[in-house]
Amino acid sequence: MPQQSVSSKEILKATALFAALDEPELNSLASRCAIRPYSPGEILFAEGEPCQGLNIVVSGRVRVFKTSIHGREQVLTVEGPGASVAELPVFDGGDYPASGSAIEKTEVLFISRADLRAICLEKPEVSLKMLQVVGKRLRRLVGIIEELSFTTVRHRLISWLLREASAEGRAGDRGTVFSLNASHQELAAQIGTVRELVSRNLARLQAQSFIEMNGRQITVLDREGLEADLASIV
Amino acid sequence: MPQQSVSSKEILKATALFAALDEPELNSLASRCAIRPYSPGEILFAEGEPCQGLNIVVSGRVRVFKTSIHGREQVLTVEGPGASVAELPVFDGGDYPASGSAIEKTEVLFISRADLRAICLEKPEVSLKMLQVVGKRLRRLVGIIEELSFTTVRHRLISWLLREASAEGRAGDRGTVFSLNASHQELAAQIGTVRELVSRNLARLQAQSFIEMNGRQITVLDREGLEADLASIV
DNA sequence: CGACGCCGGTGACTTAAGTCACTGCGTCCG
DNA sequence: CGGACGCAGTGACTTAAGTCACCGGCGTCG
Repeated sequence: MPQQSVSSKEILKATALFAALDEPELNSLASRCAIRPYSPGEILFAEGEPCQGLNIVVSGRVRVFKTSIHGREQVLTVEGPGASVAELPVFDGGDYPASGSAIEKTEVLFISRADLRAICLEKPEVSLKMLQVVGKRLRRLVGIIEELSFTTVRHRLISWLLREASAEGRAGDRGTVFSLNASHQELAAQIGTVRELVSRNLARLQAQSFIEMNGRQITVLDREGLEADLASIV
Repeated sequence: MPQQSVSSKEILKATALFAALDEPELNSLASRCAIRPYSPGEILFAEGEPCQGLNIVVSGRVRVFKTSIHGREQVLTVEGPGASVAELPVFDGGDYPASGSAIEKTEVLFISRADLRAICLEKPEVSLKMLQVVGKRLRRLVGIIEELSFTTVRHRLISWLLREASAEGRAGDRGTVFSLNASHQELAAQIGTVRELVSRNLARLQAQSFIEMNGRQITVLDREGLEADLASIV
């Protein structure tokens, strides 16, 4: 128990959300929250369930997604260490609007609704920080809506590639190189389409010499070309 | 000036957001916020502009929307009296992610970022309320994403009709009756498509005897049928 | 009054998106 | 070792979505 409390505290301290708390407050909060481990693919919470509390990703990655009746999925966000997941229903008291699952082996810090509300009332700075975090999330959702409403699968795929390249890519001799760490199926869920279209569009981008694929390795050969494509096709 | 302050105070009092404030606080806030009038179609704020503060709708209606390069619009939300508009960028400091315009003749109460932050720090309850409001907004956006990603225009149109009927409809002798207070163009923007498809799908629903149209009057003849349609087609 | 602009309706067409079915390739495991 | 399974590639097809063009109606305003 003492060991877990200590490590929980360290994590809380490193989370932007609770930067405003002082030592005793951190201790008190840490003693009341639990670390939960999840295996790849395991569900943290499911759409429609009543919300219990806030999750903070310690290690691994969590994806939040909606599922259609036909089994198609739309990913809303993927969160890594330090990020919080499912902040919103904590405050409006409703059910989870989407499901969350672990992508990899993941550890999550869980804070109950009641504890969180208490902290927010005591420390208004925490609320403001929370509003800031939720604001970011709203922006992302609006971005998804914009893409779904106005653009094509090709466009979304290109955006995804460029985003990934600038986030994960290393400079190679022929362009930016990065490794595809998601299946076509997963990529499809993230950009809101189906596996086949991802496969076809990737093939087409390669045929047009915009990118090159070697297994899970992707090289962006012509970044300007891709960006120009975005601007023209939209 | 005194007159305006008084009316501002009354409005603030009636807004859920500020229910926790006491008399002197309301007075102080009211004295610092301005009422702004807008004509139909007038822009309150535009996408990409830096955010100045929070708007609260006093009378009329405000619509928040994204615009594509081709001029197509996607409505994110329509807010009536008592609702706040554009809360989010106030807290994360970024630009407006979408534009807002008045649908009708509209009056809006404007509170500056600085004033709002001050209130939130003083009165933690206001922050919590704010989080609750933002939570609702997030839910709506997730709902839009779900519909755009998983469903057809027909589906979205039916959902819209059913929503409108249950919100605005009066029981008639042959079904629920309500008046279409938006042009096909506007309806298209709200469900994420184009004018022609709205027109065609409405005509088809009428041909299938699900609804009946007489000018701007719409009668839902077969609510169960429409709901069944939603369930089966999706 | 006539012109213009906005709105709604529709036919004909193009194309993006999605579905179905089948193939081939690895790898993991019994 | 061989089968099962998950992942990827692709051809053929269907259909929803969107585009273009044109029509007619109705109101407003010069």
